[in-house]
Amino acid sequence: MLDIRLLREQPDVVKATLAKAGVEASAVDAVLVFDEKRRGVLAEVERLKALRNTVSKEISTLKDADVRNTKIAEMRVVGDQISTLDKQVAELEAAQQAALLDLRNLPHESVPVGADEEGNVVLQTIGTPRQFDFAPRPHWELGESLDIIDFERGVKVSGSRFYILKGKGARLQRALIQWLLDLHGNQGYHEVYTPFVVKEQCMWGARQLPKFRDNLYHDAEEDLWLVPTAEVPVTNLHRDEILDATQLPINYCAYTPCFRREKMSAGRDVRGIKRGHQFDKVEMYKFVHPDTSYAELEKLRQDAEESCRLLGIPYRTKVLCTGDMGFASTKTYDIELWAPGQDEWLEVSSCSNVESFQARSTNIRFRPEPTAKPEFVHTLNGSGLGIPRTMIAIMENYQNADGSITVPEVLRSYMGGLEVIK
RNA sequence: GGAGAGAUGGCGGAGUGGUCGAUCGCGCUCGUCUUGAAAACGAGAGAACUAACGUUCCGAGGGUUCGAAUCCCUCUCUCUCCUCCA
Repeated sequence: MLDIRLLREQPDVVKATLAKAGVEASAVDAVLVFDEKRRGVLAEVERLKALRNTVSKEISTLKDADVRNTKIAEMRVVGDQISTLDKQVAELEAAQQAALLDLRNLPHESVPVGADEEGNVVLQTIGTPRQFDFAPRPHWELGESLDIIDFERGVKVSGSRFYILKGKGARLQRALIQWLLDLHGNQGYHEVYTPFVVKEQCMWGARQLPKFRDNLYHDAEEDLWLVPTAEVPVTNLHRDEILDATQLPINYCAYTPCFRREKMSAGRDVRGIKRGHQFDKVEMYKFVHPDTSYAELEKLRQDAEESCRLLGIPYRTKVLCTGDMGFASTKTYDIELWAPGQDEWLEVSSCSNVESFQARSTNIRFRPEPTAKPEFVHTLNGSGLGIPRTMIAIMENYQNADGSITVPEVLRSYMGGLEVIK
C-alpha cells in the first residue's frame, strides 16, 4: 500500500502520478477524507484517555472515600465516551484502510505513459528467429505426436486448462526447473522451498487480495490459499521483521507450482500449455535498500535475460506502460521468448520493482544505521522463467522436420545426456 | 485425532489489579582502561501514531474495572506425550 503521509503531504503529486495509470483523483480524496475525520476523533479520544490515566493514578492514592467515589463516577462517564469514540476511530480507520488498499502503486517517472498494452515499448530484441525449411508446428501438435503432452487425460483428471506431461516431456520440465535454480544460485540467489498454500494474511500482504480474489484458489475449511506465484510466500518470509542492513540485498529464488483460476481470461489461450490453472515457475525475489532498487531492477532483468540467452532462443524485452503495469509495480519489464509454431512472442518473465508497496503492507523494515529508526525495504520480483511457456519456446524453436525436438545444450546434462526427444 | 503445558522486549526469563513499557541475565551500542584485544568498570538502547503534549502496544480479538501484562470469554499459534502417517 501507499504511504498515507505521502497522500497527506503531496496529494497533488500523488493524483497526477496515478492519473498516468488511469486512476481518478477522487480515489485519493476518498482516503484523505476518512483520514482527516479519523485524526479529529483520535485527538479527542486521546485527550480523554490522558485524563483518565491521570485521574486513575490519583484515585489509587486517595484516602477520602467520598472524593474517591466522585472521581470514580466521573471516570466511568469518561470511560463510556472513550469506548464510543474508540469505535468511531476503528470504523474510520477501516474505511480509510480499504480506500488506501484500493490505490495502486505510483508508476516510476521513467515509465512510458499509455492506456493499455499498445503503449508498451520494446527495448531490445536479441537473437534472430530461425529460418525453417519446413512449416514449424505449434507445440500442442508436437507434444501430442511425441506423446509427451496429454491434453485429453489432463481434462479427464482435472478439467479444462489441465494437462499431463509424460516421459521426456515431464523430464524436460524437471530439467528446466533444476537448471534455472542452479543458474540463479550462481547469480547470487539463495534457494528456498516454501509451502504452496498460505494464510489469508499473506495474500493481503503480497497484495493479491483484495484485487485478485477471483483468480485465487481457496480452501475454505482451513482458510488456506493456493499460491498464484512464489512471490506470495517469499514476500511473507520476512513479514514483521527488521532486517539487518548489512545483509541487504537479500536475494531469493524459489520453485513453486502456481495456481490460478483464470476467470479473467476465459476463452483466451485455451490451446496448449500456455495458460493453465496450474503451472510451474521459478521466481527471483529481492529485499533491497531503497537507494538501490532501480539498479537492482536492472540486475534482475539481466539475470532473467541470461536464462533466455543461454537457452539460445530469440527474446525481446519490453518496458510496460503505465496502463499495462501490475497493480503493485512502479516499473515492470516483460521478457518474451519467440515461439515460431504459434507465431507469437510469449511472456516468460515479468520483472518488477514494487518499492515499499509490499514491504509496507507486510511490515518489512531495516535500520539504515545501527541506531537509526527502521525504514521499509524495497522489494522486487521477477520470474526466473515461467516453465510451460519456456517449454513451448523450446519445443517450437528446437523442432526438427521429422517432429523430433533437439534438447538445448544447457539442459542435456539435466536429462541424462539426452540430445533429441523423438 | 486424544491428553497436558505454554505464548512477555534481539534471546532467556521475572512479574497475578494501581509510577510496569515492564526486575534481572545474556547479547548489542558507546565510553574509560589497553600498543591492540579480552576482562573489568561506566553509560545507552523497544515499536507505532503525533509538530508537540500525549496515546497505544506484554500472541490476536472481545469483556469486567475508575484503572488490566495481571481477572473472565473466544480464537490462533508453539511445545511435550500418545495415536496415525509419506
